[in-house]
Amino acid sequence: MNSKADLEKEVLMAAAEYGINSVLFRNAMGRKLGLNITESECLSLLRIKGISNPTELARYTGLTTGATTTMLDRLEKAGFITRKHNPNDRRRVLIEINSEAAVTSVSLVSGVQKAHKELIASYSDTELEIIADFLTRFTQNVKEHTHMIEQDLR
Amino acid sequence: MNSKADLEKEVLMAAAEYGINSVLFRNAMGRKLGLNITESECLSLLRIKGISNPTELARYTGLTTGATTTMLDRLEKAGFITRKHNPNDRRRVLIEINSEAAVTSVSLVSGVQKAHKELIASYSDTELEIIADFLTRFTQNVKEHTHMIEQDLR
DNA sequence: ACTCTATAATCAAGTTACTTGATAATCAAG
DNA sequence: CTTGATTATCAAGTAACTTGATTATAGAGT
Repeated sequence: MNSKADLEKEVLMAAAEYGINSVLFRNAMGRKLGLNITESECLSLLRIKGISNPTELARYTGLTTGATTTMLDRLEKAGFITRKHNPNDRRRVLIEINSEAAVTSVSLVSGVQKAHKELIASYSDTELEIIADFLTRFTQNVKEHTHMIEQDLR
Repeated sequence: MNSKADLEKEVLMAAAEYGINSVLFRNAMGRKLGLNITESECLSLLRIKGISNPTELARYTGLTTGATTTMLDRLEKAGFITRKHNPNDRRRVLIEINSEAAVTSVSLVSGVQKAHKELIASYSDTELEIIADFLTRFTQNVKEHTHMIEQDLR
């Protein structure tokens, strides 16, 4: 018999657990590919977004832009990414994840992605709507508070 | 009008978005507290678990145990954590997050925690059960595949 | 068209944090 | 009570990061 309060706690804990295990997964994969933590984080973002740029990656990894440049040098040399010119703004650089690298790392990711897809497919439309709504709102909270902290930093 | 396939994709994307924004939040908070990335990650785990040990923190941060020792030295010196002896095993050390440090960092976290709790409270029991179930199973996928990758590393 | 300011990425020098391998202490099994 | 495994630490060498300057480009205002 679960009270509402118990359920609420359970959801909060489950969300935290997910965060913890995402980090552990990223670490395991990074170690497998011979990458350090920041390189792993960088590729994590690129695997989701496909394409990015040094500024965004600096923000995501928490590095300075200087450190990001040398990190991207390493990833480029190792064949994980490619730098391309941004045709709309010649100051900017586009960072693409290489398809071969994507294949290697995605082959590690594909297993869990497949499992996720199967899990999701097992829910009804109504349930999926509830889940999507929750995740979106939950993420929105995180976004807003990140913004507040960053504002406060200036 | 959303097809089931669209909904499934939406959930998958929303989960990824949550992961991305958790990282950005952690970075913002770390910068606010004058911590580097690994120190921030360490405190993130301690804020959830309250108490841990060097081995677990090494795994979580992706550091070697050597690097973990010096990182904990820094966090201890800065007053964020305390080392205590494990009474059950004298080789082991317990790492506790300091209440003052918890207060400082929790005051940053408390805002988003409060928002999360309010959000969660706005759902019905039935909805919360669906959400908790989904998050737990989703996390289980991640755990299993982390384990597979780690097995494969030996 | 032409400054001026802002932004993007890079680079070079100095600093910090990490890895590796060794060591000490303790535990648990035989 | 010996042996092998585990936990944390330490010391030396290496790798990655920060800071501040530099180059190139963009966009706004005159």
